[in-house]
Amino acid sequence: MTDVAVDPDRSVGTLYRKVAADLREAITSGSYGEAGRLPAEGALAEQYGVSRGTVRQALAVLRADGLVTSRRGTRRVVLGNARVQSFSELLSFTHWARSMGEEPGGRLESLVRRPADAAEREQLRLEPGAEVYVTLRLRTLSGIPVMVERTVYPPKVGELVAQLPADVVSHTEPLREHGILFTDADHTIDVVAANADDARLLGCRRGSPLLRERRRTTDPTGIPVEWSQDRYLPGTVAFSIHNSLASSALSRHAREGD
Amino acid sequence: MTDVAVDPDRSVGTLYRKVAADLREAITSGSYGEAGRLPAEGALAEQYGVSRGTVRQALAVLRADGLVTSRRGTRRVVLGNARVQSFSELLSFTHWARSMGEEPGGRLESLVRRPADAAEREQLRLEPGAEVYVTLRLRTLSGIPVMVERTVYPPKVGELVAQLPADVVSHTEPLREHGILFTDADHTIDVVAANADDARLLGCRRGSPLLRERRRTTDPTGIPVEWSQDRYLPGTVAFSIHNSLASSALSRHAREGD
DNA sequence: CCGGCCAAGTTGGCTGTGCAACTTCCCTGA
DNA sequence: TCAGGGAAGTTGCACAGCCAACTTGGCCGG
Repeated sequence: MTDVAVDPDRSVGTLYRKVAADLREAITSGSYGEAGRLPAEGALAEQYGVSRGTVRQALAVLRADGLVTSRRGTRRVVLGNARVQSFSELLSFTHWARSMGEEPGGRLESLVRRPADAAEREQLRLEPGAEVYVTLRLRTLSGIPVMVERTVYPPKVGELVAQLPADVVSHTEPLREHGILFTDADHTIDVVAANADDARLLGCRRGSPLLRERRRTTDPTGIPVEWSQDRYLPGTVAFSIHNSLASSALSRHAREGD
Repeated sequence: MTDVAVDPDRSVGTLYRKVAADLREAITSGSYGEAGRLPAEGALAEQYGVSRGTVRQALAVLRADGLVTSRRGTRRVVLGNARVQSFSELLSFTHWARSMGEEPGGRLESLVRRPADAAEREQLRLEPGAEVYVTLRLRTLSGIPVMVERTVYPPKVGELVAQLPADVVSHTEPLREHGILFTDADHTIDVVAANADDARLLGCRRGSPLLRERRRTTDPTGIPVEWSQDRYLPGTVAFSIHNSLASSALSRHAREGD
């Protein structure tokens, strides 16, 4: 219990994560060059004193992150210095801002408890008649507004959120301490026009375009714990995704309904 | 050689892909129910007559697609009926449109060959003085314009593109037949204002918002083969991504520069 | 000089084994 | 009735080995 998790990769006691972390650092620091070739799996296995299977597991992580290619018959090639964020940096505005060295801020505009509508029951997998907690927050970077966040929580989670002080910055952290875990998320990204609330909070005109990210998050057991809709001012953020023939979790949809 | 590749998953002759395809179908058809629990790895292994390792490999595919959870100590749980698209559906507007049953169209507005600027050399990893081929295309769904596509090709690829007839619908298909393969892509999604060309082609006002997807694609050897910038009319498309604590290839960036 | 063949190197795929970590559920005892 | 302990079940992690498929580069012959 003495050492705190500074580098989540390396601190976790599994071999393949340590190897992956070490290789990632070697790659991003340029040890193998841009478009350079990695040592063979066997060589790496000997170098790290692990089995080839473990090396392969580590390399699978890097491949999924888009750092290296992988094809039969030839050595792996360095693709780029892709800086992939951890899952928590993606889910938590606070984590994300801090990891960039920016000062995150937030203000809770409203928190209401009301019956869930059909869409919310669908997303959060609730039975008819269930209630939800809905929050509206303005989020700032170094004091300037960048995003409006509307989040719908199921009762179990909402009760905890409602008890948090209104000026708390991060919500995922206290939730985690209460045993609410976030492990899987589905994101949908598109453009939407600002409504009256958006315009007032963000200081833009009504109808002006915002980058919208809708996100449904579930816990390890597959139970939805959050359904959120974030609206960013244009020019403040962009979303990056890597995918490959081997694995792709990205998809492009025709927009239908809302 | 008799059976043609209808289902890419099942036709490929590897065991774990076949198992993955079979499980995917069972899940999406609801055999295990929403939020239902999958059989144990050992049971699946026996059922399919393969080793547990192969089953695990298959399940890793489904987990990456966001279909099932995965944690130590308990059975896997069905997450949702996530319909993940194949890589080619993501890269090729034509493939994507056809997979939705829509009729894709396109018009080549311009094709020029000129020296690459600094950003293009950076993206396509070209040496100073290299030339590139730049295309501007209007893409339509069932006749109505939805997207403007600006693509920059390195010389090797551009020469092939330049020889294609101007009215060809798909470009990835003929390129593949010439040995140009697409295997990895980095996507960045944000909002941008329409310039004069965008407005004229898409029939919107200058300055009105467009959903922009920038994409750099590389071949199996890691060599960039395409750098494209697609601008969609709002309301026509949305992008979906799944990620989890186990693997995330998504990231959120502060926008800097262009 | 060029083309094709061949051997060496390398990754993909599959099996089998063993153990550790964790969850779930039942049963016991207070 | 409820809390706690423990056993069974399940997945994660690691090792070792074997073969197939594929790429690369060099050698040889024309």
